[in-house]
Amino acid sequence: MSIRHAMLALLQERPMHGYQLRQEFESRTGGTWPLNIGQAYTTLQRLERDGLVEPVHSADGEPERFRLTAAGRDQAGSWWSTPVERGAPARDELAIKLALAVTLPGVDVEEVARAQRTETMRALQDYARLKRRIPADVDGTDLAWSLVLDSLVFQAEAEMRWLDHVEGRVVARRGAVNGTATAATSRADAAPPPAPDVDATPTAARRGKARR
Amino acid sequence: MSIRHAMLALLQERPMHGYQLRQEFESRTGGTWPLNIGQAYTTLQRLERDGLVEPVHSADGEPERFRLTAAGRDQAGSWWSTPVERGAPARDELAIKLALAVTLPGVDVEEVARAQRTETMRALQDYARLKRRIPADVDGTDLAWSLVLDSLVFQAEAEMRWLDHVEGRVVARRGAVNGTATAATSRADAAPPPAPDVDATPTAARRGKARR
DNA sequence: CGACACATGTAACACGTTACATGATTTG
DNA sequence: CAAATCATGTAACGTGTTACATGTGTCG
Repeated sequence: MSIRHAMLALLQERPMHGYQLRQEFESRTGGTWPLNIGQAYTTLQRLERDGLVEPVHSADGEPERFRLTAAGRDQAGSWWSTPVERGAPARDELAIKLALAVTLPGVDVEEVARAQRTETMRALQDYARLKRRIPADVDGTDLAWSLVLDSLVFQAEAEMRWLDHVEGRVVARRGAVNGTATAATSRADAAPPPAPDVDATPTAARRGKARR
Repeated sequence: MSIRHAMLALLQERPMHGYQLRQEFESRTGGTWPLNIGQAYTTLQRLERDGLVEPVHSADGEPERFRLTAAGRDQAGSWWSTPVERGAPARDELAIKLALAVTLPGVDVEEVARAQRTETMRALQDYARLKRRIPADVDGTDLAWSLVLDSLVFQAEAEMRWLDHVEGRVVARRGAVNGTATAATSRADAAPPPAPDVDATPTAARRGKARR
């Protein structure tokens, strides 16, 4: 439900053809979410079929643009005024994976968490690198891309904290199971992760943890 | 790529039939990600086609179960050892939406952010309510579900912080545009997060804020 | 009996991905 | 001229959703 809406949103600005839509979309998101061109056309077809856009006939051999219909403007408007759903059916692959890991025998949860931490740290470093390329005096597009990057950073940092949290819970539980009903406590931790530590990143996820 | 893997993971424990797979999956994730039964069967078909599972013939009229083949065990194993990708093509609907909002005329970014904040707060309250239902002495399944919930909370909190951040940037920019060419000024908040508290339980979002 | 849980499927559709085919125009 | 960019599409496939059809067994 997203590219469809993104295309409606872009067409609010001015009529465009498929190729333009892709370019505008990608430039505003800095290349996160590369929009494959095939989909742009099939989505345009569906939008036309649903009466949300209509072709604008341009002179000579110019590529045909599409403009929003009244219904299209409505849809776009209601997209803006409706928040992205954050509710019950929350599908998060990582969370599911770790949840399964803790319930299945023969799966080393801490190892899984450790590997994920490494991957997430790597991503954070990528984000930091990309961030350095954004000019100081942002124009509209730079601001957009910068905010998307920040979003990724915020999420990745939350993920790091959650992974800490998971390890804490798992260690605590293992202690409780081994030591007869000895609630919690247990030793600091098994293996303090590699901790590559991001340099000039916002709040470079501070590794270290002294939980418990 | 997720339900497929989840099903392989569950079959590591023991052979199951479609209906069981759904039940096990849903109980371990507390109902987040309700798995529609139709998909369970089509996915099982594909897994069988790909030689990752095979039917176990049971006596009488019992429902037929599936067990992992050697190839299936391999796939499951490599899923565990490969982290969830956190890379370039990061598709986050909310981030894209706000990014488009800041670049398009006639869209009230702050209103969009405000509406989203309300929705996310609502979700946080739901999570808190669900959390209260989890017994204190967790068994494996409770722990799994509890961790999934925590993940949702961590993410929602990160989202709240990001929304604050977005509003900060937008307000700063509006000031810079209005106030004649006053560049620089609040470049300060270009560096993100307040970096929250990681205690054993994610903080039930402290709202309050005196934005504006 | 009727409702409900168990159990297995099919059909139609939306969305997204990769890959391919086809041409026009621009530019080194 | 060759290569890149502009521009438009189609095909096949995977994945996920909703909805429907069909039966068995159990329990109040």
